[in-house]
Amino acid sequence: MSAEAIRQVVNHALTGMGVEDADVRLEEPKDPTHGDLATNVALTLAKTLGRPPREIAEEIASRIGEEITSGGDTKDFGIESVSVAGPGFLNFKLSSAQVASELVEIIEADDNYGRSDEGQGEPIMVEFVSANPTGPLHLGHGRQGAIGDAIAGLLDWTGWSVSREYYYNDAGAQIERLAESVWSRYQQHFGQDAEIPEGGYHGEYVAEIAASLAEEHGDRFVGKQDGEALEVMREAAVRVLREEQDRDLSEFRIHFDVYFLESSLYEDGRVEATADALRETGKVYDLDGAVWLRTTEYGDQKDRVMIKGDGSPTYFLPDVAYHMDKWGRGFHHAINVQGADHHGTIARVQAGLQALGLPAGYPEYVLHQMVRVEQDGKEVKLSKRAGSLTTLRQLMTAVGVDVTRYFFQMRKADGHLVFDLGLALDQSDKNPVYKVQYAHARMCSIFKKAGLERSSIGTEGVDLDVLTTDGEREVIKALARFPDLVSNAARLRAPHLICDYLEQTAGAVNSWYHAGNPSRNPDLAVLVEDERLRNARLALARSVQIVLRNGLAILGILAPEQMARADED
RNA sequence: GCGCCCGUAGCUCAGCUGGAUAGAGCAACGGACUUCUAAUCCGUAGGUCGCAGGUUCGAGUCCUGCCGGGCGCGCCA
Repeated sequence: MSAEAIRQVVNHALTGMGVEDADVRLEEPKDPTHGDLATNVALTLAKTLGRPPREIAEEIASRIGEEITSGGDTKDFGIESVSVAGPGFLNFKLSSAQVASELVEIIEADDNYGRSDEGQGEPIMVEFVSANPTGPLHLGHGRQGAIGDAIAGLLDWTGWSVSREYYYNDAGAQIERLAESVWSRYQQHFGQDAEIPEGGYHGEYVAEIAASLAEEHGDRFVGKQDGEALEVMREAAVRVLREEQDRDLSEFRIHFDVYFLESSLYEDGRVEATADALRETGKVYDLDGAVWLRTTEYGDQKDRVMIKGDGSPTYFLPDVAYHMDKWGRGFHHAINVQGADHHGTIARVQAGLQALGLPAGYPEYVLHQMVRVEQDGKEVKLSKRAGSLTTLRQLMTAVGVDVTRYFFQMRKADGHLVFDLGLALDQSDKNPVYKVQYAHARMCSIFKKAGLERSSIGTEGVDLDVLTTDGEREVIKALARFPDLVSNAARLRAPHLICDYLEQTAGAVNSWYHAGNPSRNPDLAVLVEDERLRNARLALARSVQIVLRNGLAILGILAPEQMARADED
């Protein structure tokens, strides 16, 4: 790309001024009248050179200007002009041909455009959702799923070898409460008096599971809360709820590589082994009948109990065992996506792992805030009644998978998400998802009208330098920003940046497209008579289609070739 | 009380490792459009970036303190 070339040109000029290896940073000015690329080297060098920044900038500009007019190599870099502005910025304006040359790269790379190899194929695990199988997935799980899956997508696009993992907390106290809750409903089914236990589950699904057990087993567990009865209840409840969650996730287009069962850590003795390993570190002590780990030595706010007075482990111990297992499987990079309400657990888990020799800061956490659904500015109450919105399934059914995913991804994970139901249901391009999808579909429709297979549209023999209108330039520059943006979003674990980019780009595309409305400005349409223009614009349309599709792919959202209109009534 | 996160336009939010006049969408206001290329398009206005200091050529961005909101601080997960 031209940025590297300009960097060389600037460095060359600086060498002539006695400055070697300056750190020349180029960025795209926000204001297009400032040119296509700009650098602030003159400002950063002002101190070391002991000269005013503007003076330095002037000298650099005139040295580069001389090269351009003397017809040296610089001419080939596509620099049309250099100017000094503001406190000492150097602004470069590129030739149309130079700007448009990005289209060659886009079309050539096609569905790889935007990929990079920063991860160098190293394994990385993204753990997300990880809901307990104690009920249906709700909106918070949905947000976590959409964010986690998009982060995994970003890592994949930046060259990591990504594994998506789901950790089922299918052991421990919550599952016992679930089994007891089913047991109570089962008793009630047979007209017995039974209360849902403290901390139990009141959802309708519990009664449904109980009813199906009653059908299968008859009344043989009535009045009997023994090990066998609870085991049957537990097994049935977990199985049913897992199936339901899997079905929801699959419909939500989320697929995990590994489902890890907490219970397996108990079964093969790794919880016990982890406790032993921690004891050997000497950071463990007994107090009040419990076993504690000195997590404060690793920055936790207080020491934590790892084995309770009754001899059973707290959740903390299997958590440490689980992450030791991740590390042992070769995942030296791991990201856990979690609700912000669990942030208190991070320090202790990391401390436990550090005690066992893992590096500080392992694993990495991405926390997300809760979801609030609003319509017409008022909160939609998440009641349990039918037809209301409390589960992921209900929301997906109401507004569709693409809209649900996108809305969950479009805000940075930190900070609450206001899910505007009215906007989500809007099918015009006020709805950001449709805005982007429309832009994509419009490009496809152009190809169809031209009678061209989109893969046949290329840049060979096409004069891209005829793409000179402001609208065209703006779109091309937006497209060229995509690869850097993907790297950036991946590094920051921030899918919302992709959403933001897609909306901006789609906006530029839509207005470019609308400007060429045949009834207004037929000259600006893509499919004009002039073959040179038409081919160049087709290449641009094809590039737009590629970039939008790739961006949506990262987010796990469809890029439709045409929009299906939902019937009004 | 301690810890983490958040505070940017009326609303919902962007703002990459500090850079030029702080951006977008919705809402508002003003025009245009009558079947075309896809459920309209173009434009205008809108701001003490919570407050106060500090760091420096330069701060929405970094540091400190305060104010406001959320979450966490179990031998619950």
